[in-house]
Amino acid sequence: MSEQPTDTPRNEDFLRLDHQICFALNAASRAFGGVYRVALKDLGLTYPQYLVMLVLWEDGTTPVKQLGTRLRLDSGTLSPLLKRLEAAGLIRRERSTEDERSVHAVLTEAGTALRARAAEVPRRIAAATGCDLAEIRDLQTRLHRLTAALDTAAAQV
Amino acid sequence: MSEQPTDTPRNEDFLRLDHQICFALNAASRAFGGVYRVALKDLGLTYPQYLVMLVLWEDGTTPVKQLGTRLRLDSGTLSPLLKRLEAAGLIRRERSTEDERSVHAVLTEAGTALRARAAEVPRRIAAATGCDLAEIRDLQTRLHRLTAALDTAAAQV
DNA sequence: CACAATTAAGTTGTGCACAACTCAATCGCT
DNA sequence: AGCGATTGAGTTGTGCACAACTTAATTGTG
Repeated sequence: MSEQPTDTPRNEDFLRLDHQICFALNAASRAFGGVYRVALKDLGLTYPQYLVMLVLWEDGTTPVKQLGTRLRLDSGTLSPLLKRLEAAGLIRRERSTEDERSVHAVLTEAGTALRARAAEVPRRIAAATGCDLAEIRDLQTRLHRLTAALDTAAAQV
Repeated sequence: MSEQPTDTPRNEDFLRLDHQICFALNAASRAFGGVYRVALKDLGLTYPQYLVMLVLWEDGTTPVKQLGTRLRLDSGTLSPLLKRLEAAGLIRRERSTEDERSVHAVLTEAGTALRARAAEVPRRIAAATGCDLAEIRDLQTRLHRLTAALDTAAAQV
């Protein structure tokens, strides 16, 4: 009978907003959005666009499919986003010659050059969190575990 | 591209995708979205709509302004969302008599009744996370601290 | 009292997230 | 080889997030 020592595990209690982990997560994610919006304004990037650029700077030319895997996004989100990056002159989209279904995102000169200007962004963000590196790393580990668990659960439905 | 001479901490390292706490957070938040989408489908609610209902079930009739404070959302998000909840017959919007600028969200019969059916949602979500209560609570504390720090930093810009 | 400043909702426009769908290229199997 | 199934992008439609703006009600101050 001592499964949940101090908590009354009634459904009622679980419905309280401030008990919802998802809300804390969602709020934190949007708070990050606000800080990034400021930090990325000079670069002319939104936060999801910045994520795509991170992958390209790190891995170079990348198929859309792989961007999706890496960023957990589907073509419905990526297609228009990549068009905007292309319109901004940061990438080109090139259809693969080996597999004509596949499209590769390729950095342009301007896209490659932007990396230098983006270099200071992470430090500014880190400063805004007010957390030390260990705290951040720990949080990341927990979040990865959580995401994996949630994806598994969703897939089982 | 061969201009990294030292092994001292470089901005370069901070640019790696898997070092970005914001990405882990964003991914976890969207993973939650997927699980909620399934759990809330029967209720005909989206996740943000569910959050509004949580506040109303907890606090009763609530001004739009206060919903915004509670959920960290502005009128640009809430106005159309509340219209959809009203169209679904779950709430009414009533202009305050004391202050005619203010609009209150009021639960209808159907909106109140929905609470019983929502009662099992949190348990299903908790199960999907695979975390115990202590882990969740700890994560929440960290996220609140993080959100507060980010909001402060954003306000200072 | 008068009236400028503030406040609460709502509107408009842009971009992201995702479901559901189409279409063409490729794969797998007989 | 033939052909149905699968795969990768893209499109369409809905809803959320948020900036920038409008409108109307209220407040504060001279």
